Amino acid sequence: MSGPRRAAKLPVRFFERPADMVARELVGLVIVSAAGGRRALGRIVETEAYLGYDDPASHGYRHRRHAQNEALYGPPGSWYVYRSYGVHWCANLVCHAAGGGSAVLLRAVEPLSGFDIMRQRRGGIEDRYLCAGPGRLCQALGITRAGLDGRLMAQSPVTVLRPDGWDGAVDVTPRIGITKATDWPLRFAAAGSPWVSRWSVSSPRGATRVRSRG
DNA sequence: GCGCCGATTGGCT
DNA sequence: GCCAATCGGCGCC
Repeated sequence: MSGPRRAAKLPVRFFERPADMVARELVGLVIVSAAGGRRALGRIVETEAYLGYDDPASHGYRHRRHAQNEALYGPPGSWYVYRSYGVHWCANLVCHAAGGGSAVLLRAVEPLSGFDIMRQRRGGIEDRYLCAGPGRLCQALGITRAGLDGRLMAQSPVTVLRPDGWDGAVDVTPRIGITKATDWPLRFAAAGSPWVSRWSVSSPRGATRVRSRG
């Protein structure tokens, strides 16, 4: 039940870049939640980039703005948490330029510690499904709008750290569950990870594999 | 004003 | 594989 040996905080400038670049580099990093006074920790294994006003699948498409997505236009490195299908919470990190409406959706996490609280929050489901999906990981980590939405990551109960010692390959595929821009290669997943939300994603050209860094 | 739909999930007609 | 849950935004009349 131990986390990474050493981990560094992410500077705000990490998020001051295009969402696809941020999304790719978030894979392999560690998310730490202290929400609800309980600690839970995991490795991010799947993300998706939403590019903002130019991206038909983005909540920020054509600068669309309303009460529920204000945080999407906040500063890079802040949380945008929205309700999906009126039921689930989904967590994004705002990136690129402030006001651009672009963000990275966290889609799956490999649980590392805090299994007790995660299992409790997820109703005793199999461990494989604890954080395998954007709504599931939010439930497991205790993420809701409260305390996160619109707040800088560093000033919230949930933060992302860069650990030493992870240099896995990352698969690039089309995004999941959307109806617009369905062929854009903006989903990033840790290659071979059993913790992602889906094992295979249909794509005309299939997944492209890249190195996460280096 | 009304009906439809979604960056999802879980249960089962 | 199909569908309900659940709700705010948006398209359309």
